[in-house]
Amino acid sequence: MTASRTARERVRAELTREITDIARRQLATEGAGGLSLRAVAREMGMVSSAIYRYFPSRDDLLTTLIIDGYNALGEAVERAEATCPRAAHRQRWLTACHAVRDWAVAHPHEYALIYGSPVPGYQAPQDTIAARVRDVTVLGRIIADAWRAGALRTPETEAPPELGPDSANFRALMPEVPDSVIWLALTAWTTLYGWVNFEVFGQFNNAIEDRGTAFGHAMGLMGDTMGLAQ
Amino acid sequence: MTASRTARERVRAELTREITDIARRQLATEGAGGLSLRAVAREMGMVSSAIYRYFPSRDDLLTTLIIDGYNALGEAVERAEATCPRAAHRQRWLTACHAVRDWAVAHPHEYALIYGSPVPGYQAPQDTIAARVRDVTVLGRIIADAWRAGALRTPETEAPPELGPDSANFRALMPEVPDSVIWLALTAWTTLYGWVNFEVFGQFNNAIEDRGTAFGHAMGLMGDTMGLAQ
DNA sequence: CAATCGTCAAGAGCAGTGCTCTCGATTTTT
DNA sequence: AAAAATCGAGAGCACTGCTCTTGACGATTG
Repeated sequence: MTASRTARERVRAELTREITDIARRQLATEGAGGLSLRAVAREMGMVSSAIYRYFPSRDDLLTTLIIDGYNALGEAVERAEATCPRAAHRQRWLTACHAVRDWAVAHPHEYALIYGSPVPGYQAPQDTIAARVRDVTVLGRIIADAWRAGALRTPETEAPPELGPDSANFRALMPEVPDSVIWLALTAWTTLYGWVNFEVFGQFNNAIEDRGTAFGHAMGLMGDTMGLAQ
Repeated sequence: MTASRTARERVRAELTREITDIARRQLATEGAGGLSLRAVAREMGMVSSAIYRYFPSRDDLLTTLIIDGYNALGEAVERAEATCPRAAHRQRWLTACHAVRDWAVAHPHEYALIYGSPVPGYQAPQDTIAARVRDVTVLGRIIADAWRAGALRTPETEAPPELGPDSANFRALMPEVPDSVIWLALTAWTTLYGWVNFEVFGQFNNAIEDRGTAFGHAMGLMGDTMGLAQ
């Protein structure tokens, strides 16, 4: 059923794909704000108004790119982590971290789109939430597995009881894990993306050169903090 | 010498200030991408081209706003931290962290300007680097003071020797502090801004409600990791 | 098979943007 | 008082997202 619909539908799907491809290339060179429907149309040899047959607005095109970005990042993390032995929790953590960083460095503008400052005037629709949790799902599973295997330590500081309801929001990601460990994991998660933000957004320029090594060391420190045993 | 120059220079200084004020207000409501020279001019009752007498381009206006933002954030952190007893290193750390977060939450668009994804096509000039280190200077001083006072522990994991040159870049901020502690402090610093990024950019929506408590707990955990005693 | 209906690209046009240039008027300097 | 520097206004250029209309093509049904 996927092979042949009418010729019209096939060319429509093809053109839609071509638009997103060109838009993604433009995004990579110009950034989100520089994404221009007219430029996409120009590159396709179409007139600008024709694009609106395929995407009702610039924001809709952006939304597609955002969802694609979430999926690309999530898939990269999933694939990388899948190569690790299940019991090697620390290796899984470090591998997943590096996968996030590698993808972000390779696709800085797409990363900025999904983890950077929100595009002004653009409100991400609900369609994105399904794709946007793929990466954190992997990270959560690593923590949950490590906890079950007794490969995590309990932090000395208990989580404040007021955070109980918020802790519950993450229990789906990390079942059976106690609150104190959840918040430590969230802190490590924050460190991961904080670092990648800093690196991708240029905050490390003229400050840190050997960024791969530094990143690995920092993620290792957070692994130590969680007591993540090999 | 500052009171009276020519009348022309005084009105010029006043108009320049009025432009930046209006631009800052517009930035707060519309975001960086929505900052429009024509709208500023309109609000001032001027014609758009007249703005260019004061700022040669939109990017130059943005640059002043960025420098102002760095200074405002830096000053907020400095003032908050200055109220703490010098010997209360942990309190100083937590206070400084909260100052960063409070300022960012109160001025989300200005924060996005200085710590978010870079504005497309805009390259921050060298003028900004003087103001942009004020906040991290405070944080570095806290770490350095704590280390001198013996209020920090040395992490079990040594920093990789390849990071020696990069460590040296931070020695000005944290003199006498050994490399392993420097990288732990940098990790904590990353956690701080990673968290604020997540919160300001909406990543915690529908996930964490009691964000002040959660933030304080996370920063406390990083204090624990550094062994930051009372 | 032929007529109709839906889809499509094209073009003109609107309101907005950053930015440049010229032209008088005003103010400062000589 | 004359010369020079500065300034606001206006027109205009190239660009943007987006809308509406027009005419042609393809698919579907009578």
